[in-house]
Amino acid sequence: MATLRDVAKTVGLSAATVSRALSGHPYVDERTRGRVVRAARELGYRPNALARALRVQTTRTIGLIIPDIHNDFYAESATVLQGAFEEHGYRLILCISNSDPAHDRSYLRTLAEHRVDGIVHVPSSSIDAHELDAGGRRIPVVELLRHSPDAQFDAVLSDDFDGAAALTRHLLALGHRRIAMLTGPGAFSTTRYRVDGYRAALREAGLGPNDELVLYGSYTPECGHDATRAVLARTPRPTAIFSSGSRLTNGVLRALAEACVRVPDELSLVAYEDPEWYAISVPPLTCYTLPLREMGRVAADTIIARVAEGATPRPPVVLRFAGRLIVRESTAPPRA
Amino acid sequence: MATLRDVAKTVGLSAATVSRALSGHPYVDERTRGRVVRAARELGYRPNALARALRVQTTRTIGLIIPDIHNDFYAESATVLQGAFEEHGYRLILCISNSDPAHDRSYLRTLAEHRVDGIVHVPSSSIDAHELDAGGRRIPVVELLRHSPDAQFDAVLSDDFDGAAALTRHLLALGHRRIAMLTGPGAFSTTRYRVDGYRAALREAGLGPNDELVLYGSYTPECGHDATRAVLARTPRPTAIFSSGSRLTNGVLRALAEACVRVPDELSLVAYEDPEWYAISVPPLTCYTLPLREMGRVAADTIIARVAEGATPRPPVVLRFAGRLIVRESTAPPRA
DNA sequence: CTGAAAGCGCTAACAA
DNA sequence: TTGTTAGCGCTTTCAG
Repeated sequence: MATLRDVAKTVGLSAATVSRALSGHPYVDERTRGRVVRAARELGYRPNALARALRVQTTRTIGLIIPDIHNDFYAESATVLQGAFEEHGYRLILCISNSDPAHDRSYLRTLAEHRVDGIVHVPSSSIDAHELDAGGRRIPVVELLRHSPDAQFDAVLSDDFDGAAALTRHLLALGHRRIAMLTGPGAFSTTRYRVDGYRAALREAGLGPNDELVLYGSYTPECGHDATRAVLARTPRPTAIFSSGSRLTNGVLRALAEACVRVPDELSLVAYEDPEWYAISVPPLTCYTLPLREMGRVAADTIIARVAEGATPRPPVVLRFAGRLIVRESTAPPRA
Repeated sequence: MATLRDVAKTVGLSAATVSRALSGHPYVDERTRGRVVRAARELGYRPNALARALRVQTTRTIGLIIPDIHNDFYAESATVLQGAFEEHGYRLILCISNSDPAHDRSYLRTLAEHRVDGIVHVPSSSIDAHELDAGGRRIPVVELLRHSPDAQFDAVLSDDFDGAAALTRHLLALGHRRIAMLTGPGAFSTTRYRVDGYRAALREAGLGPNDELVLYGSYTPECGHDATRAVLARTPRPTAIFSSGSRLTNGVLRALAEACVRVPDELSLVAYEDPEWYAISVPPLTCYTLPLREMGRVAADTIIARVAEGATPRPPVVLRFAGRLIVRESTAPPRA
């Protein structure tokens, strides 16, 4: 009920004219437009975005695939993106992949079937660009925070290498030598760059790679908890922990509290990222903060630009954003 | 490129047969189906969900409108809902309203235009049910956590009254008499029920309504921070604070730390909800935890059921979920 | 300035 | 088991 035709019938005009009147077409008699608008309102006419999209071959919808919404990292990105898209008249379809490659791919496929105009993707898998062919063109993709192995897409990333190096150097400067690194799956680009940054800083300080102190896992509180227990059991016990993600940090703190290990007296702690609660943690955490808002903004602008330019094949652009070391109270020189 | 027709042409069949073959229709020769499937794959055929939706008059898409994704309360709901919808083959369109009534309404409208099959809504405004008429029927809505004034929709809520009362009674039992309540906008149903619960508990204890100790604001860290400063400046100073939302709590803790007020020695603190970080806060926070996963699950089932049953007008069902008081270490008897 | 006609890509009667 | 036909609701040439 109440389609364009119904409105047309009511005012005794053709559907074409009603369409023009309603969509602000210039060559419509203003009196006609008035009648149409009024009739539309009275009939409770609500345009069918599907039919429109089918006709004009564009949905004004962008897909966003993120691994986890509890992570401030992604929550912030989603918020910024949604705001930016709204300003440009795009809708957002959100998919939560749980960092599962199978989910990841299946979401990519359904987004393609829904003919989204573009996709912002925090990848959990390497993707076959072919999957993105739909409706005769390839859907533009911007990768956010992580990038997939083959660097075939635009990407908006943080400078994980420098961030991890900065955090590690800070600990080294305080005198720490045995620094445990807790991190996520080695398959993620973020994890790899952070571990590389950590190693590079150790190397600068003339220390070996210390690879037995790098604990891989998943970016979850449980994992942070268990890894911390494992670290505490090592002899000699490390004097500092580097937590590579905020959900890990949660578990780290819980394990530390359970074991009654005081921070920073007995153990120093640094963490990647800076969710709201790091600053009110006791003690407040030394961390590496990222310009998430700016990154989200740029990702949105990038995907919108790609959508606008159409299928013009332009080589992918990779942007890296520097973060900033924030020294708070969770780090101190190691005890003699 | 690569539409159903293209596939049909390639294998020398009609579009109808190809459609049937691909959608698992029973009466299709298995050899035919094989040929079709192979051809589809080779051509990189990707069905157009828009065209399908237009034809079958259903999108298998549900809209979710939440105020804020940083709030664990909503993040958890979004996660659960997304998972549940996925199992049932529904997509999720996420909208973040920022608790702004204008946004809220505009999202409702675009969701209706996109002919979502249903909407899960954390309302920030009273909505005119008329807005939801689209395509000849009214889009089913389930309200989550809050409800709009006129109770015209199904709703899945927490028992805010009892939760606030439980938290307040806990403080009263410890001997507190001046309990400040920090809360959000009085326009939200959650806020009102929580304040009512607080008042009821005071009344049980033979205390007056204490309304000058109820501070309304918005559910943000800044607001929690400023309200806490205001509370600390009161004479006589309240001996306990009740924070009615997790983002408020963040600001409360920051203000308390700045003012060097020790919890619970100098001041007790209770908080509504139980995000991950409450337990690792120092001290761990006494709080009222909600069965968010279950609530999300029920909301999903409810909206799916409503969608399935079509337009059958059934009176709205309101469900309230009880939470649970968790006593941790942020509460103690007031100092003499 | 307005209307007629065609068609976006798909599915569902109905017929064969 | 398959094909023909019609049409979901909209926009956009092309004519008038």
